[in-house]
Formats: sequence, C-alpha cells, structure tokens
Amino acid sequence: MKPVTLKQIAEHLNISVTTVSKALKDYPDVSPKTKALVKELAKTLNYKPNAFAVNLRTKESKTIGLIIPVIVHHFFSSVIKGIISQAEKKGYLVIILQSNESYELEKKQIDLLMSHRVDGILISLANGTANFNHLNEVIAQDKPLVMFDKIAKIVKCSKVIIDDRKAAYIATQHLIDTGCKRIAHFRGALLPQNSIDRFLGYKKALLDNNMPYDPSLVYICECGDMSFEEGKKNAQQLLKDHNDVDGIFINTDLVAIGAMTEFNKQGVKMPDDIAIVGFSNWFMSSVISPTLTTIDQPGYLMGKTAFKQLYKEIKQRKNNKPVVFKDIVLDTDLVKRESTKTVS
Amino acid sequence: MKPVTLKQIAEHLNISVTTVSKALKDYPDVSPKTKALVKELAKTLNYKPNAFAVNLRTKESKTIGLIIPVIVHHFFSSVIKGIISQAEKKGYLVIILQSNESYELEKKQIDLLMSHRVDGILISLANGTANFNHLNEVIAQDKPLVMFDKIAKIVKCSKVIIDDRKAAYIATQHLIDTGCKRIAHFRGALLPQNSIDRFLGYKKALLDNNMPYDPSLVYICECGDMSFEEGKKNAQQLLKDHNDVDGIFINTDLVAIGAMTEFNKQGVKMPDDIAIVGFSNWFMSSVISPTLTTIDQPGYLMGKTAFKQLYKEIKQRKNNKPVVFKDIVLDTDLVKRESTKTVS
DNA sequence: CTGAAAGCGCTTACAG
DNA sequence: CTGAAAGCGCTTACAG
Repeated sequence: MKPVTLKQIAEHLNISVTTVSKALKDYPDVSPKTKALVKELAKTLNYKPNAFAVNLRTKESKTIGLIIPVIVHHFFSSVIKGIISQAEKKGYLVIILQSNESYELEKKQIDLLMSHRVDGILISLANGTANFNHLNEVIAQDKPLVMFDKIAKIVKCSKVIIDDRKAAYIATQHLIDTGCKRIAHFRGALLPQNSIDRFLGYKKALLDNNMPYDPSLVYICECGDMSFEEGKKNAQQLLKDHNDVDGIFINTDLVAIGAMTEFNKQGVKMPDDIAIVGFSNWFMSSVISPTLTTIDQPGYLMGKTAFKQLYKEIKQRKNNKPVVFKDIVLDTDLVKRESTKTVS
Repeated sequence: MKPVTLKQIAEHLNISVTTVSKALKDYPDVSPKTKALVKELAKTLNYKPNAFAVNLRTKESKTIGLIIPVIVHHFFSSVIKGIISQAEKKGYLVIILQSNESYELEKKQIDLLMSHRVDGILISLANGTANFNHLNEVIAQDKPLVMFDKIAKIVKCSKVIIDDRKAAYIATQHLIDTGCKRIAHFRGALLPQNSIDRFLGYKKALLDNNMPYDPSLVYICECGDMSFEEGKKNAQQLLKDHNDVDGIFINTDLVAIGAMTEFNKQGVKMPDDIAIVGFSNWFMSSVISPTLTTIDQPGYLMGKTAFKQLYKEIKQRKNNKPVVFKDIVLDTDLVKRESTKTVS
C-alpha cells in the first residue's frame, strides 16, 4: 500500500494539486467548502505529507543531530531525555549518535549529519577531540551548532555548561570544612575542559585555605574513559602511595563508586579514614553505602536548555536575523551525604 | 555558504549533471578521466549529496525510528547503544523517541515517524499500551516493524525478547534451592507481557516445588512506572503484612534496590532474614550492599539483534522478496551475588 | 562514453 | 477563489 499523495487527493476531487496543498495548510484564499472537502478526504485516506518532498522545497528537515560520547551513562542519558522532550514540543526529531569518546568517529558523525541535512547539531565532545576543524566546518556552512557539557572554548558557537571550576571549589571546600587536612584528586582524562576546570577549582580551594598543593596527590587517568575500574585502581594506588590522605575529590561519581568499592573491600572507613566527594549525582550515589556526597549536575535541564538555544538559532538564521552566540552557565548543588563528615 | 550541488560541479567542468551523478557513483559507463575530474572537484568543493533529494527519488531515507518507554534506564540505554552501533555499521541513522510509558504519546510518535518516512521502526511498548491499531497501521503500510522486550504477542511482526517466564522460573528456583520457604513477588505493572510472564514463571516454580501459591504475596504496582520508590513502598507493606516471608523475586533491579534500601533502614538482614533476586542486572546491582543476585538481561545484544532483524526485513521488502517474521529469544543468566544465600 | 528528459511529491509566486 | 507552471536536487531509463 503506497502512501497517498496530494495528486491522488486532487484527482479524487477533480481539483488541482495547488488547491489541495493550500487547503491543507489553511491558506486564506481557498473557499471553506473546498477546504472541508479536502480535509475530510485527506483524513479518510490517512494522508501524510511526504517529508522528503517538503524538506527539499523548504530546506528544513525539522530534525536535529545529537552527538554524545556515551549513552549508557546517567548524566548523558538525562541530557538526551531533556533534549528529546524539548525537541518534541517544537516538532523536531532527534538523531542520536554516540562518539564513544573517539575523535575519528565524531568527525565522521558530523559529516553524516551534515549530509543528512539536519537543521542543527548538538554536541558534547569526545575526550579524544583536540582538533576542531570538523566543528568549524559546520559553522562555516552556517549550520546552527550548540555545544554542551564537554565543550571547547575556542570554537565560536553557543555553549551550555556548568561552572565546573566553582563546583569543584565548593566540593573541595566542603572537605576542608569538615576537617580534611590532606586532600587528593582523581581528575580523569587530561584533555577535556571539564577535567581541567575541576582540577583548577580543587587547586584553588587548597591554596585559598593555605593548604599546600601536592601534584603527587592528583591522579590522572591515561585510559580515556572514566570508569568504575579506574576508581578502583586509583584507590589501590593511593593507599600504597599516601597513607596520610584523609579526603578525595573525585571527578565523576562512577569513579568515586569504584574507589569506594575498593575502600570498602580493604576496610578503609568512610568518611572517618577517608572522606569522599564525587561529581554528577548519579542516581546510584544515593543508594550505595555509604551514600556519596556529590555535586548535582542538572542533566535534564542542560539538555532542555541546549535544545532551546539551538532552536533559537535555527529560527534566527531562518529569518535572516543576526545569530547571537551565548554561553549559558547552569547552577549546580552540593549534595551532602554520608561519605563526608558533618561539620563539627 | 550554500551547500554545493551536482549542477554546480557540472557547470564548473562543462559537462552534464547526469555524468557528474554517474561519475560520483562509479557507474561503469563513464570514462576514467571524467570520473577523476569529477571526484576531485567534488572533494575540493566538499560536495555532499542532498539527502532529501536522494530520498525523494530512491524512497529510502537510511533512517529508522526507535520508540522506547524510558531512556534514563540502564537496560534501555544499553539497548539504544546496541541499536545505534549496529545501525551505524549499515549506514543507518536512528531517530529516538521516548514514549514515557504513555499510549497516547506512543501513538503520536508512530505517526511522526511514519510521516518522516523512516525506513523502519523499532519499538518497545509503553506499559499503558493495550490497543495495537497504531502498530497494525504501520504493518498495513508495509513499513518494517520489529518489537523488542516489551512486546504484544498479538501483533504480526518480528520480535526480539528473552524468555521471561523461564528466567523468572530460574530466579525463583534459586531462592528455593537456597532454602527460602515463603517467597513473595513484586510484579510491577499489570499489563506488560514481561510482567505477566515473569509472574507466571514465579508461580510455576512454586508449584513445581510443591509450594503453595499465595496471591497475597504478589505485589502489584498500580502506579505504572516501576521505580525505586515502588520498591520501598512494597517492602514496607510486606513487612507489615507478612513477617514470615524469607525471599522475594522482584521484577526489576531498580525496584529491588528500593526494597533493599528500605530493608537496610529497618535492619532486616539480607539474605538471612530475606533473600532477594532482582531482574535485569543493572550496573548498580553489583555495587550496592549487599550486592544483588539478579537475572542478566542482554540489553546491548537485544538492541543489536533487533536492528539486524529490521535491516533484514528492509532489504527483503526492497527486493520484493517475501518478508519472514521471526521470534528471536535471547539467553539470560542468573548472576549469583550476596543478596541470596549460597547453597548449603 | 555523454547528455536530454522525465519524474520523485511537494510549495509558492503569479496569472486569471 | 482556482490552477498552471517552475523548481527544490537528485536518479535513471533511454537515445545517440
């Protein structure tokens, strides 16, 4: 059963395709009687406009692309949900691609989306991405682009982020306020802006409190994907290297949970022996034992906001208005739980 | 900067659009010299075929739609990952929609995907879906459709599932084997086939072991979304109603984790006072305390398999071959952990 | 080996 | 109020 076309409706009613098209779109210059006839027939025949033809004419696909490093991930899946729900409200569909933290894949995926002529692109960068030509290409083609969470400051487009530095500062300050004297940091991968900023926030908090900054307390992950296993390994290493550490600020909850699992196994008491603050507020963190103090990162809101900004730019470009890039910074919260001591 | 078209390339080289098109697609009836010229220019101009035009001609979009009840969910996000990765291999893009367990939304989304002319649809049903006209419509339009995980047996299309009944049987048998005498079941929502089958597996295991089946031990969730809170509430209720229960088979890990949180709070020892088996093997379950015995449900594989089947049907239909519907049943595993006793 | 022409299903400026 | 016509950017059967 082939889909119904305007032409078929026109022939049925013995009128022109033009009139059918106008009637369905409620053009004012079609008689009410004709409109009614057309609409009724369209309904009974279950007419759906052929999106390809419409797109080809209007140059709009009502579809956007989303590139994200990982999908099976509490924060990112929340972002996806925020984007999709907002897109749906505006009649947009979302094509989702996973870069797997690979720059090469990310590049290919940008190409794919560009040739599919999406109306705009939302992206959170792979850890491996250090070259931004593929993104500049998008911008050069005048295609709206909004980055979120894992961004590159140097790329000229709108960005939706949190203030990683400030949040990390607050996290570290909380460890200090609750009595920690020697605080380590698991910082994850080297490249991403978030890791850098969280590290800087950690460092600044130490210095502002007249505590020495000791680079040997900062654990970097060479592996590239921040994970449970990484947390375990770092925790093991830390116990070997530094028996005086009494607090850790960890880049991501999942890594923190890995570390906590190791500490639990080795009988290290939290928060008494070592206090821990994570980052992201994964659902899991409220459920493990001890529950994890962490920074709540508003994934759903970030997704929503990123889509809204993209939508705004799509409209601006369509109406030939100047496109205004924005940096939008969302608030975060420190969620105090059992993995840190209460203020004495 | 407008995207480059075939026409522009043709004019540059003073040849016809036809030849350019053929050259780019390596038709045998174009001279090597011309091919080389065209390809080179296409590359320097960064030519990308206009997908809309191609789709309009070929009636293929190389895009499929995916409707899923929830995204922020370990099992479903794994499925998404499986689908996307497999789709990418075959050059397909995936549009993702979240039905939020709502039949109304699901219906609208099917419509949306149909008018966007996707090449096929992958769906896992909302709990609220009891009417299947929207799906039969898809089938009537000859659009390939594959259901996975949350399916309706009555709809005539391919399905990718696990043997819920068998898995539930094994889970319950494990409780029995490890000494449980009175076993409750948290079954989640009423409608979905999975809930029904898991319930039936639970019941059969009891009966096969000459244990009485007591309906008051089966907790149904009226709410419609199976969640952490539901587990907590059910656990509270269970403690009030039945102080003799020593084992529970729970429909979903997240609910199990809710129940465990409540038991931990109330000092109920697991597995000694009450042993617990969940379902799905969420990552979280290996990390909480006690770690949760559960049924491993292969989300990634299910996604992969569902796409493969859809792809096969897309090809069959394209080549006017008869389409063969398949029911594919994937294996599950019982993962034994701390929330159940070891066999004595 | 090359190209003119038709057509996919729409939208819209224009004429009547 | 209605409709003929052009065109979006491709593909492909056909002619030469």
